[in-house]
Parts: sequence; structure tokens; C-alpha cells
Amino acid sequence: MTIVRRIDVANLAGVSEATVSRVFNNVKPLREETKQKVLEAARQLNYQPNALAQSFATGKSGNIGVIVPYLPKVNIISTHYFSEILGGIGMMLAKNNYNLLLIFQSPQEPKNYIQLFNSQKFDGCIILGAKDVPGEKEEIDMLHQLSHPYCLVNQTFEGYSFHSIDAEHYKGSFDAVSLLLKKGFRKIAFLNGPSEYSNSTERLKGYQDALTSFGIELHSEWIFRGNYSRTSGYQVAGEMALMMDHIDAVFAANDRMAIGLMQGLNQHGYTVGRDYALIGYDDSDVTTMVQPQLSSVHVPLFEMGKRAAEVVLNAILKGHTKPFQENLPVTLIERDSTNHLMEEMA
Amino acid sequence: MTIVRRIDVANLAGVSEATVSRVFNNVKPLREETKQKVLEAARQLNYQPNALAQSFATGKSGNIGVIVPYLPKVNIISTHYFSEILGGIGMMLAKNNYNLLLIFQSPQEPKNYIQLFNSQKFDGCIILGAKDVPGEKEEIDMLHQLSHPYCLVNQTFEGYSFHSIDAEHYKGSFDAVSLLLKKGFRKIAFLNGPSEYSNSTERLKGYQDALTSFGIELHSEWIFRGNYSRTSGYQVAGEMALMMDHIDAVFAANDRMAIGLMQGLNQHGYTVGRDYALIGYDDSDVTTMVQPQLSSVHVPLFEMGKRAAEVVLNAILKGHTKPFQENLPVTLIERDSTNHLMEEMA
DNA sequence: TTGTATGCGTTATCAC
DNA sequence: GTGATAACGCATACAA
Repeated sequence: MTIVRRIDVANLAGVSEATVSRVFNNVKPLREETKQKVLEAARQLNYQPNALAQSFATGKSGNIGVIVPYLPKVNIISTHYFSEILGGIGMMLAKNNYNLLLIFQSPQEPKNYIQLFNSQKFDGCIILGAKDVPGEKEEIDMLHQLSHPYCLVNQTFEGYSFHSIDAEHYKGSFDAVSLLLKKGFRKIAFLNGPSEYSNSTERLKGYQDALTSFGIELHSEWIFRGNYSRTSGYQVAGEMALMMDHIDAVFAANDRMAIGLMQGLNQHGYTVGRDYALIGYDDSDVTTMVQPQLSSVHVPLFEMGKRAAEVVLNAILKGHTKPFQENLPVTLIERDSTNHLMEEMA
Repeated sequence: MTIVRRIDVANLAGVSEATVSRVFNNVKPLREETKQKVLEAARQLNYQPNALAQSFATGKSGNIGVIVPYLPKVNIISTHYFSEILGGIGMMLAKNNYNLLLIFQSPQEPKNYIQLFNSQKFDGCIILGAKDVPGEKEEIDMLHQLSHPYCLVNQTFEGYSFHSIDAEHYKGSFDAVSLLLKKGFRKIAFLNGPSEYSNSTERLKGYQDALTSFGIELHSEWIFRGNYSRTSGYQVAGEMALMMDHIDAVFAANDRMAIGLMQGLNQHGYTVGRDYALIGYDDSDVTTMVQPQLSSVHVPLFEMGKRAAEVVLNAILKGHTKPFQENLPVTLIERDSTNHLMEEMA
């Protein structure tokens, strides 16, 4: 069972190697009869062009690198987030006959996007979970300067016009807090994520602006910070419990923290719906698994992955090069965690 | 900013191309002085070997294909399952300088593992979520016959000795049901997954054997079937509710179905802990998000991914070829859903 | 210890 | 329409 090469097909079909290539690459001047002859020979031999040789000859790997942050056994980024985006990317790439090279990037090792490009392992890349930390920005800037096809997802950098697909986190946050305000809540705490993510900043703004637009004074002690994990939400509950007399609603920057918080506050005797309203972010599948079901802000992660792949493919295939930024719309999803039990009883 | 090739380095360093290769591939007879000279030239030029050309020359892509089942917008396989295994694979591959080529395989399109191998896109592959359906078995058998490096995860095929990494699902199931029995429950229903997955069969056996080992008669009407989604569990609750007078505990084949069931039964007035005990499977992160927290069977998914990658790498690097099967141990995790409220009140 | 020469399987540019 | 052939950047067997 040796490997079948182009020359084998050429010999069997009685044509030259070049003709075989023409058939497989659909190059124009070609007699139908010859084409069929070649195709038949290829079928008989079960010929499959060697992708490696093709890549080498064309100088294109046919791969798109997807760079995901990675800590063994610790999922900073939730699996929901991760797999939705990945699914969107995968769909778009498959449609365009590109392969997805998944690259786990541990936070401690230095980024080296340029090297990856030079090695030609991929023709373009999508960077998930980038952070605003020293080194990262510079590497991405270099990618940009060299006009390598790339796209960031869910992260924007102040003062740079990197290609990126993000969501309207300011609006999502503003809407979420506005909902709470409209429902009559006034003392609204905010459980934010790490500040290295641009989302955190945007959401903070949305939170603040919503409050001020309702004429409510900002209280810095209403602002808490976790790291997007359920556990961190649980831990914050310890602090928050001490001032629950002065809080009647909480907006959390993602669902997992919201749930951790809910569980933690429960331990301290505070119940969602009775003692406070709660709203999460991401609209992940866990929102419907908890009791009461969690109101949340839906983020079109799948679509964002799709668009990011499209941006990179356009850069590769159509030579698009000018800065591209897009913010996809988010949707507020109301569930039970933002309703007073009182109301239901009325 | 043109691409730097080996010859550029050779010229600058005043050596031959072969010597440059030797330095980069660490080929033995090599004077330290020459090495440094080459390294310095490479550094100066920012030389990075072209992975494409390397692959072509060696006939090895350096990629491992990971085949995952895929339905747009529908995650049959839970994201937890998926990302844990992927993480394990990624870790092991990174350690061995292999890349991970993620391949989404939609169920409707015919499998073509052989073609993928022939095209040399990857040197070995790991198949996730294979099912016992016509076509699948034959394709894998062909891989096996041609002794291509591959490994299945979480699926075994009756009558074949395919390379695979699985978990002790019989034992997991047996232990889970035994726990319920030891706790005094006798009328134990089983919510299983689709029969195309070998796990389902194994778990069914474990369930049955546990019951019979306790001298309990099997009731076919105690057995329900979902598709591993939360929704399917919710739907099954409709049927199960009709006979809850004759059921005092439920064992579900995964956590999401367990939670869906729990929610559905809730709608019908049946509460975990008060009216029945519940135990799930997978020990995913949602177990701790629900109230009461869900007892479950922990499956070492990350480890399984690691081992599967190891198996494939061993086949590639060390030529291991004899059938390899391994079942990793599972662990029963007791939480609140298997405790009677009665007991707590006592 | 290092240089020379061949080949990997395509694509693409010439000729014919 | 089709056949020859250079080029792609590297690994490696063989020569020196």
C-alpha cells in the first residue's frame, strides 16, 4: 500500500503529469475526454493529491491558526465561550476548505505570532482571549505592521486599530443595568472581571452610565472584581454579604461568576428574588440550569467566530488590508433572577 | 520584508546550507564554533525554518488531526466533555512539538479518514465521539488495517480491537447505582443516552448488574432514553412523572440530562431530595451550579485526551502498532442530590 | 567535521 | 490542448 503519486495517474491515463494537475486544479483549456480519462485513472488508483506538496509548491498551508489561552486544568475562559467561537470559526473555514490549527498558548510563555507566521504553519490567525498586558500589544502591532492576516476576537486595544470582532459590551452592560433600574432596583452592585480584558472596561462604563442616566450616584464600594470563574464569584460573596443591606441588585460580568455569587450569598442567607435581583452575562447554557433561571446578556459568540474567520479569509483571499473592526449586537435575555418574588406573589 | 531562507543564513555565516540544517536539527558531528556562527547569523537575519518545506522534505506534517462531531449550533457532545479532552490532547501534543489540526466532521457527510491520511494533512488522528453506525466502523477498520496511527476516545466497537482510550463506564454505572441501593433506594430508574455510543451499553449493563446483585428485579419501564442534552432530560420528565409513585431514585447517563430531568420533574411537583434521589455522570462543572448539587461520576476526560495523544504519538514515533485499549478509572462523587432531606432533618 | 548532490510531489511557466 | 521542466526550501546520503 504505497502512496499514489501524480505520475502514477499520468502513466495509467496515458497523459503527462501536467495534465493530471490541470484536471485536479480545474485549469481551463482541457478536453472533456482527457479529463474523464484522468479522473477514471485517479479513481482506480485512489489518488489523492499530497496536501503537503501542494502547500509547499503554492507557499500556502491552507491552515488558519486559532490561538487560545491555556492553563492546564484551569479554564479561565469558559468552555461555553470557547467552543461557541471555535464552532463558528470551524464552520466558516470548512466552507472555504481551510483547516483549523488549534494553538494553545500558555500565558507565561512569550507570544511569538511572527515566528508562527514565518514558519508558514498557517496563512492567517485568529487570536482569542488576548489581554492588554505588556508584550501582547507589541506582538499584535507587529503582525499588523507586516500586514499579516489576523483578527482578534473579543478584545480591543485602546489607541490601536487592530482588526477585531467584538460585541457591544458597553450596550450590553448599559441595558442590563437599565433593566434593573426600570424594575425599581437602585442599589446595584457590579461584579466585574479582570481589567486586562477590554470588555471589563467597556462594561464598567456601561454600568456607570446607566446609573448616572438614572440620576444615581456612583459608589466605588459597589464595584467588585472576580476572574470570571464560579469560585471567584463565590468568594466575592463573602465581602458582598457584609453590605447586602445596602444592595438590592447585582450585575455580574459573566454567568459563572453570577452563579458563584448566588451560591455564596445563599450561604449567608440572601436569596435571589427575595433579597436581591441578579443578572449575568454571556447567556451560556448554565443560565437555564440554575434556580431561579438567570437573566443574562446574550453574546453572539458563534457568529463572532464566523465573522473573525471571514475577516482573515478576506485578507488572505482578497487581499483586504485596511483596519477592520466590528461590534456585533448583544441581546438582553430576561429570566427569573431579575424578578421579585414579591411581584409573583402579588 | 522578504522571507529569510536557509541559504541566506549559510551565506552570512560562510558555511554550506547543509551545515545550517545540521545546526537547526542538532545533527551530531558539529563543531561548537561553527554552530555559534550559524546561530548568530540566523539570529541576525531572524531566520525561521519554513515548516512547510520541512514537512514536505520529511513527509511528515507534524500535525495530529482531532476529529470532532459537529452540528452547527447544536452541541450533542457537551462543551465540558469536548474541551477537557481537547485540553489533554493539546497539552501532550505541545510537549512533543506536534500541532493540533481540528477537524469538524458533520454527521451527514461520509467519513473519509483514509483520504485525510493520504493527503498527509496529519500524521495521526484522534477520533472523538465516534458512533456505532454503518460506515464508521468500516472506515476505522480500514485505518487499522493500514496501520495508520489513530486512537478512539470514549468509544469501543464490539468485536473489533481498535486502539482506544475509554473510561470504566461499567464500573461507574455499577457504583452509582450501588450507592443509591446502599442508601436504601430500591425503585431506581435509568435515563440512558443513544445506543450508538458504546458507553450507553456499558452503563446499561452496570445499572442492571447492580440491581440484580442486590436481588432487585429489572423493570424495563424503568429505563428511559435521551440524547445527552438538557432538553431531552426535561422531556423525559414528562413520561417519568406519570410513574413517580413507583420510582424513588434516578441514575442519568450524563449531568445535563440529569439536570433537565430535575427541572422537568420539578414542574410536576417532584423535588430531588424530598421525592427522589438523583445521580448524574461526567462530573461536569454544572454539578455544583444546581441546587441541590448533583452527585455524579467523575470521568478523567483531560487525562483521557492526554493518553490518546500519547498512543498516537507512540505509534508515530516508536512504531507501536499492536492493538491498544485502556480504560481509565472513574470516581463516584457524592453530593447532595443523593441525600434524603428526611435524613438531614432527622 | 563539513560540503555536494539528489529528491520530496506539486504548481506554474514555458514551449509545442 | 497538452507536454516538458524549473522552482519551491528543506533533509539527508554520500563524498571529501
